[in-house]
Amino acid sequence: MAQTATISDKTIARLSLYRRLLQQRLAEGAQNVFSHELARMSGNSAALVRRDLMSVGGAGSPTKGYDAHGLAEAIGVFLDAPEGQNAALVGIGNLGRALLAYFAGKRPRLAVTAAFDTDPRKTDRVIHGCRCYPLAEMEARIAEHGVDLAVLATPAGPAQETADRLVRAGVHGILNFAPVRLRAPAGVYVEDIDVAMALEKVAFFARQRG
Amino acid sequence: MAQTATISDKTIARLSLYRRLLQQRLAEGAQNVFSHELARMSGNSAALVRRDLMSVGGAGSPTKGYDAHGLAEAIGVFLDAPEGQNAALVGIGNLGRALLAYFAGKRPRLAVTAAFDTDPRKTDRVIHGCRCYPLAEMEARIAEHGVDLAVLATPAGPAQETADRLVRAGVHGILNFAPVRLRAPAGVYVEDIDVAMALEKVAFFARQRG
DNA sequence: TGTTGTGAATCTCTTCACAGCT
DNA sequence: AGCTGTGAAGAGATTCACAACA
Repeated sequence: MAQTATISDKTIARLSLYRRLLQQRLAEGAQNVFSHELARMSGNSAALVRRDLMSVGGAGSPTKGYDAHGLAEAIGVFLDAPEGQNAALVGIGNLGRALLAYFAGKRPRLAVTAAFDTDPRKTDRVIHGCRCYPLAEMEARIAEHGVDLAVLATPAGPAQETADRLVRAGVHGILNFAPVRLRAPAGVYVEDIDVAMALEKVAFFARQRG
Repeated sequence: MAQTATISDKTIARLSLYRRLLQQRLAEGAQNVFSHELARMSGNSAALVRRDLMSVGGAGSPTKGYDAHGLAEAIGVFLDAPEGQNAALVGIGNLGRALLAYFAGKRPRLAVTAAFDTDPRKTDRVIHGCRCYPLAEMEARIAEHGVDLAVLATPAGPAQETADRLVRAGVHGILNFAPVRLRAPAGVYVEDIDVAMALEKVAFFARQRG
């Protein structure tokens, strides 16, 4: 962690995307990749791809482009916690279950290891490798699992209260799917995914050409 | 549709958010609202809120602020299609069902009216007011329902192919939840919601203070 | 020749600051 | 006294353009 040259929010997101594209590419048997290829695959410009890769000290060759495996590795060194990170999920509804399926076994260094719900019919079992507990045990289980971040998939009503509990329990980041703007202290990173908003945005721009 | 002064992507998203906050506010019995209140509720600055509201010709009063009902109405005039818009959902898995519950009956002018899946056990029924059809009927039902935009909640594999079919069927906007970068012609607006990417972003920033 | 790495230019979005209004 | 509407400044992100290189 030498030079964290205040790397941008958006660059982090794109690096994550590039890594996934590189893995796809590796699975297809490719050895190396050019910035313009990553650009086409990701929907960005080649210049932007190259600038993003500078953040991870991307050493590409003018003739060969970037070594796909080495680059994916370098992005991992940059993005992932060496010791790994555990996440919790709150709200085991349809969305919660979809998210568990989504995250299961994707990244060795980032796993959703504990899920919580108030409904006893949804707890005390394992879904996609994730243990489900009663919400009442949240604080204890978060400590037990060493959870560092959480995915909030509750209804809007209890979202803020739940977020407060998560923060008090020691969580430093929240991915929020509840249609509510969360208030959190400065030391906690909150990312809102607002599907209703997103749908309205698509509807608006879809309309812009009858 | 007189002066569409090329209004920004982000402003559209925030307008949608402001409307929801205004409705919340109205439900609490408030008559008017100040820019700094919307700012606090939305997590933006007051100046940004005022600038966004200029897009909808927001006429606020220096003493009373904005009329909450009138402003919500004005945003609706701006965002919503007067004749309404219908959306389709493809992929009736956990995520798809969660999204149906999410969108059901929220906006009178924007409804998900048709859902599709290849699995016959999931079709020929009604979920949250939305009819579910076999995927084979997609083109016909999209025409029948006058669908203008679609929510893509399939696995990654068939996502691009499904998007192509949607576009050929006349869809102008796609909200994509599959972890794939969609390629679409210029006339189609695509919004990607990449949950894996979002989780990695939160994990990264959560780590930034041990 | 075709690509990387990167300074400089450009474009876009946000905030500042204040005149005008009630 | 306090707020809105907005021109102008500022910050940030992206693209341009080209030197260096294999």
